[in-house]
Amino acid sequence: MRFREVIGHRLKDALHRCGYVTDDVPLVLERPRLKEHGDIATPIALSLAKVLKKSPMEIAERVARELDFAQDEVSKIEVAKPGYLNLRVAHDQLLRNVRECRVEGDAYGATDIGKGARCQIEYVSANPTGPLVVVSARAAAVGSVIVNLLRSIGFAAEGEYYVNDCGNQVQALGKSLRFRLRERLGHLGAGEEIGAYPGDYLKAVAARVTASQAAGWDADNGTATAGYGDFATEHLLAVIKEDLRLFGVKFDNFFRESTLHPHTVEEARRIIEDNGHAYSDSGALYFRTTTFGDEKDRVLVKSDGNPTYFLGDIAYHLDKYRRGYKWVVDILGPDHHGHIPRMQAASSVLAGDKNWLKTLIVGWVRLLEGDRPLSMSKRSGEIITMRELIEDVGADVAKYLFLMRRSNTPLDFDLELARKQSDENPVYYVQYAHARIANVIRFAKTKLQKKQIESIDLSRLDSPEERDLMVQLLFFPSEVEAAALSFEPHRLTTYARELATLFHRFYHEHRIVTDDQEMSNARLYLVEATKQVLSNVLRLTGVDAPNSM
RNA sequence: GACCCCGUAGCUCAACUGGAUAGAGCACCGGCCUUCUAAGCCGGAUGUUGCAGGUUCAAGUCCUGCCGGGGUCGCCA
Repeated sequence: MRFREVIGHRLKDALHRCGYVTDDVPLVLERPRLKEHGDIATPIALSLAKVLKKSPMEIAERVARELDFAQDEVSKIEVAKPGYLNLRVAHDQLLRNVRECRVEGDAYGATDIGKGARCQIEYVSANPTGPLVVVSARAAAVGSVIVNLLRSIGFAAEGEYYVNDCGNQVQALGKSLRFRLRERLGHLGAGEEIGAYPGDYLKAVAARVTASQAAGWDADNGTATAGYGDFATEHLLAVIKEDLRLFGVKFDNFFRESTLHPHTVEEARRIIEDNGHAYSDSGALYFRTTTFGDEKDRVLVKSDGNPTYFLGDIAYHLDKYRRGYKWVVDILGPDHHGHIPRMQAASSVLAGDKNWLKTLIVGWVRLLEGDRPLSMSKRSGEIITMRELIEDVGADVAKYLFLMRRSNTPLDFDLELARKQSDENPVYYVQYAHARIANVIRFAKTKLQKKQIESIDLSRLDSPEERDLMVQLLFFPSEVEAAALSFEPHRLTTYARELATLFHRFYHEHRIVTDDQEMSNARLYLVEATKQVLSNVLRLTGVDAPNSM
């Protein structure tokens, strides 16, 4: 059991012994901002004051008296000002935890609260009509870390990319590719237009089309674009996969929309109809999503008989539901927030619960070159692809900078700053701490006698800097849990920076390898635990933890 | 017009989801390397949390109304 849970249990027991019923009052545990307020605090007495009609101080005093901690768990219980209960973690508890970091190694921070439940995160899912751009990079960073986080708290989480490989846009893409091919061959007629996808990247695709392929596609009739469209889609999907690989993001599955047609799409339609949520109007079939809070009803089948994208998406979620996920997350681009109510309506009908589908919006990315914003319009030619971003600043830097901010807020990404390999760049601060420790360990090997780690005495690690560091290590698991459950990867980077700060401070204040073998071994032990946790946070964020810099 | 997101230090962002004196990084100024990595550490200034009300023991956080920025509102995908 994690330390935070221990605290929670002991508090609940104490509250129970006091006869306080706390079922509808959540037990909040927080890390106080000020050191004088201890290591962990709860305002529970303040929350209870109203219900119990007693003064918060009185409640807090009473609970404090009933609290039953072992000497080696909590060393001080304090009731403070308005009614806080402040706890100070015992030294022995901190030392035990430092050992735990080492013993558990890569698994330190992991829990099993997910109990193996299957869930799925769908992210990026950009149409294969061109290379991935910067917003997709942000989505890739955020989505992959959420998958990592959920796995580390015990969910069987899967990451999936939904590939829209059919529909009008494939036709349009085909038309543009046909233009590029005819351009290549010098067959362009006067007034012929490229259509929806004027980007240069289709030239590369056109270069791969052989004469016989083209002849086969054109044989249907002069305007058929299906062959071109499929060809372009496959090539661009391959490009996308390569972009993602370079970025270090791995999906468990690429799900193709085309596999849903026509069977699953039919079924999805029927489920909505059978549940009484569909009606016809002017030749089209509607889903009465307003029943579920949407602002207007949405078309499922157009009057020409073709399913809408929306119906396809419902079919996709029907498929997910049938795969048995306990819940799923859709990570959507900033221009898709309008889709949330209708997808929740679908979730309500398919799964009987609108919260089966959880959504998360990834905000816009604005690229800056120093102070100068880069124009993201396609016309300007300054549009930056994910590949260019990776080549420019590196995958680690890009990922880290994306992860530093809350994911739903708009983000300014300064390329000039990202490119700098200096202290201005926040990634290196954390990586440097890791590399620094690795170096100390190498140095220590040459100076210290080898010792069985179980026999190392840690009890002299009692300076303020050592204690602060150990407290930070202690709260790693609960930080992972909080980040995972709230889908907030940025908490990891915040935690990592704090941990790095505490380490650097400690390093500056105390020499690790000295003539005092006992003390050196103890400090080395602590520093190795710190290295382990730094490595664990960085692994969750998908960023490399270098051993030298 | 309707709906959604954002507004916090000069800049970029946090604030444990309603808790204590709103914190970091950058930039700026000053100090610290003959000993394990100075990509580091220490110190300094910076705030009416867009504005106005409201809810309560407690509001940057919740509710209402404004102001400013961005976005979405197809039988497109």
